[in-house]
Amino acid sequence: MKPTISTIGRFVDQEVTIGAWIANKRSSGKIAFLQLRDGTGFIQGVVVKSAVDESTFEQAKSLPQESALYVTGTVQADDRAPSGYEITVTGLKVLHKAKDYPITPKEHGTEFLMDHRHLWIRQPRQHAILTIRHEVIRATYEFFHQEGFTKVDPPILTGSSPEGTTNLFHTQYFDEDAYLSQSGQLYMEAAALAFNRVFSFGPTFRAEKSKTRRHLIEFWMIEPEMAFVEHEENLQIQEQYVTYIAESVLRNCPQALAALERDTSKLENIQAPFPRITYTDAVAWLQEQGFDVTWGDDFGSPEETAIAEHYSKPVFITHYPKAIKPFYMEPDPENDEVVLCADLIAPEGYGEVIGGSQRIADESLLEANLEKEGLSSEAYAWYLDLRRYGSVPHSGFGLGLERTIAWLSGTEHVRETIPFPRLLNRLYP
RNA sequence: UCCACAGUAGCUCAGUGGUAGAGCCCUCGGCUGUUAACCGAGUUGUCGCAGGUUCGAAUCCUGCCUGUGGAGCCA
Repeated sequence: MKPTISTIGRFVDQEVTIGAWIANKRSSGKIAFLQLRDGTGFIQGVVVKSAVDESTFEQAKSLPQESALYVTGTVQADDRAPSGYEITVTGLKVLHKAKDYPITPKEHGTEFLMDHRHLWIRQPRQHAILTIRHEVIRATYEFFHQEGFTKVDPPILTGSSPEGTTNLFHTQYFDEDAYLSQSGQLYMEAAALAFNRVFSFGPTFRAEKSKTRRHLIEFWMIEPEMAFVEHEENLQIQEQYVTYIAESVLRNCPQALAALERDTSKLENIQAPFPRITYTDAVAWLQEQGFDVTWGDDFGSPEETAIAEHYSKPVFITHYPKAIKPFYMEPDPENDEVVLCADLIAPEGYGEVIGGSQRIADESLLEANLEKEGLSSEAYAWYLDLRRYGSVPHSGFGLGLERTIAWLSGTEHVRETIPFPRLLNRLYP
């Protein structure tokens, strides 16, 4: 492979040529420092006036920010460099001279940066976050492959709402109404009965007018579903999975974490098993803390955050009341008022990163729940079929990719964890 | 949908009733180890929009628009 900034350490004392952009530059009368980036990393090119011809030095001094060029020079190990290496430049070939690059070295506001998201992703901080995104995705495939899961892709265009509660994006499917998927779960249940252990990874859409640092209109979800797996084992797989991606990020993204100044002790803490609290105990604890909640209420964001702050690890809140959870969740055999479900709440206020449950295996119970929700059993006929032909206990969960990345990378807002976020009033670029 | 805050140069902001400002960016000059480099000079305005109060409004009032943070909803 030809040299890149990320592999430059293999070329110490050799002359290399790399394609790069000018991230920034500083110069004095007889020396110029080019902050170079090539998409794989950042390195400083040092241009010494006495060591190159006149035109090369003048060019180096006059290159505007984000100009593109081929840089030829000798790789030097240097303790003064953040990455440990520098390039002593011997020649430059300018490919494109940029003009008035909008993102200057000073501060910018959110709206301006979001309007220039196509350029913003070049900046070190954004580059680091998206590097961690890649690692989470890579580790996800690796984990589920190792654990014997098959990746199955549910459809994105659907004819009906799986849960009927959240707002869906409406579109046309020739002469029919169609909606963009808000979850592939029901299809993944079908897949689990065909492949045993399956996972999906794809975009999902919520037409909610949410305006918080935890919400995107379009976001990516990982939805595993497992046949012959009950509530307890479901939680264990979630713990192992989350532990695995945290360890992978720690091991494989040290530079990105350093660039983000992430407190890595917080990530080292993410080790299975995770603490658990039942909904009922959580309500009692919240009441002690002075929260105005009664049994049967769903928790709001402040309640979730308070519970999460009580632990140094992510925490499972289990056994929610049946009435505030979707129709497909299996009732607890020991208490018919609650279901075998769990939400995983991340520490540091990042909120719910996983929602999961054991699914109802009994056809008549599922049919009764559909009716209670006012959902037509015709639209769900195929879903009921799964309870007619070899129904088994099965469980699954959904992990929100962007919230997980925000948490692991220590990013305040999920909009920076996806290359081109879709937010309320934000469809450009 | 609701609550709070904000909108002044390309960008980030100061200016709270009396002549429109600074830094960055850009241009020119200086500087051999800079790290958001630094020093000097120069260019840059529909003060979000509409109406009102006032001798006089970027500044006070009303409405609207846009953005940011949060709530609800959820991952």
